[in-house]
Amino acid sequence: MIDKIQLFFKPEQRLRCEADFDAVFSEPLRSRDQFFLLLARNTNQPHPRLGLIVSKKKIRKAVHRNRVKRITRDSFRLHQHQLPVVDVIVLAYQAAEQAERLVLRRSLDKHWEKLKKQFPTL
RNA sequence: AGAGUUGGUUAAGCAGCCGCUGCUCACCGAGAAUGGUGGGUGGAGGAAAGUCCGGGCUCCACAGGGCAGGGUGCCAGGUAACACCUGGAAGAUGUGAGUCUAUGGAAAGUGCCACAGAAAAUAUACCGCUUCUUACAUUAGUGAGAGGUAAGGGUGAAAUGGUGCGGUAAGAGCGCACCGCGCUAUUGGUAACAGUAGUGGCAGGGUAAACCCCAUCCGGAGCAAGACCAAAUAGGGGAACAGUGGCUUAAGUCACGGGUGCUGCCCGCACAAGUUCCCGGGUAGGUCGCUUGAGGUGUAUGGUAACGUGCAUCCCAGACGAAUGGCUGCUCAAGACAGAACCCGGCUUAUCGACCAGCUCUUUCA
RNA sequence: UGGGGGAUCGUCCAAUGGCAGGACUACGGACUCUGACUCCGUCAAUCUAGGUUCGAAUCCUUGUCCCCCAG
Repeated sequence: MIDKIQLFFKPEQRLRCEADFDAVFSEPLRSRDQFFLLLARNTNQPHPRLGLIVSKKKIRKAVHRNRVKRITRDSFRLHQHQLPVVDVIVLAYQAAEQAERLVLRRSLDKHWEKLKKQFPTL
């Protein structure tokens, strides 16, 4: 199985300005568990985009914040072509600070599946 | 061998695949900025942390000096500077190697010292000790008065130099010896300080991380500093033009009309607008500041050391919704604390371990 | 990221370096036929770790947490 799809994660695949975030926050579809809360909304961009919110109050140490963001970003990168074209915001909860890496990845896999069901036609 | 102490180094490693990011090269496209693809190369720490000090840098203020406020505080040196470091002194502690110390001034002044105690700072006197006079009494002694003393006294964190001998009515640095303390001289040392000699006869408690005094240092703010480019909207300033007709080559001048609101229209009234262009400030956004620096490594040399100097060599993160990760396999001691955001020098705090070097103590063997 | 302020009973506030106090709450009692109000009493705290001092909530140092400001 040769994977010819390029699994990049470029700056234009990220949510960067406040207007983009506000647009998702206005009328999102939610998906949550103990580690993450995902907000998703349709977009007119050619590809899905990801925004991260990992607050200092939820996860105190900078090392752990970076770890959660890296895991989330990499999972998004690997799943981007199976996703519908949506803007997604991932909020991390306090339980993600001490969770194992594999546990976080399985949790994100479930979230991506759920998004596919919620946006079936796209 | 065990126990300890001081200083230093390191902060799991290897391979494959998929990614992120700075620089650079090649190709494609293009007027250019730049964009895309591919290759090469670099990519978190000893504390990056806390923001506790010091400096660079930037802007503001500023003739000079002082006050206020704040920091530092044994001595000398190092340094861009420091509250840091090095060496030394003194004191404390440990068998020792070592470790720790905000370690100037209390006869410049002010304040405070609860409770207890006679008394907490003024040469004071509660209980005592003791002399004289007097009353009582056989004496011992007791009471009163006038003195002399500070040896002893429960207390307290702290009590008016300590011990011994002499001395005395009782006592007392009252005298003497030793110790402590102060002063003077001298020797060593840059100095802090130490030694020696002489002398004074005790000067008078503690507290300066209480005010304070003395010496010395400090202008304020911080890269969200600051500089540049610069939409849309609102608003500021300036200029030009308003439509028609007459005179006039034209400019100009005269007459009429003209915008908005009050009413859909007219009259009337009120307001001074309208269009275009330019200028300045400046928001969103973007660019710079942004990493070559009190830099690293090696070597020589001066210095006890911190550190300095010379030469050679290297370029070693620079993001901005924010880069070091994910998957797989292997090895072992099974991986701690923890993530750059303008930069640097320190301090403090967190930390599984591993290794190296110096030194000390105890035991045993030679 | 930078700058500033704070932490005292369960809550809100006091406290010249000398026994940590008040109000509300909680609990117990009194008053009342009962409850409320009122009165009396009890319990309950100096963010952490060091240092200075005879003695620290207070002075100094360190760490933790909370709040505010700068887009």
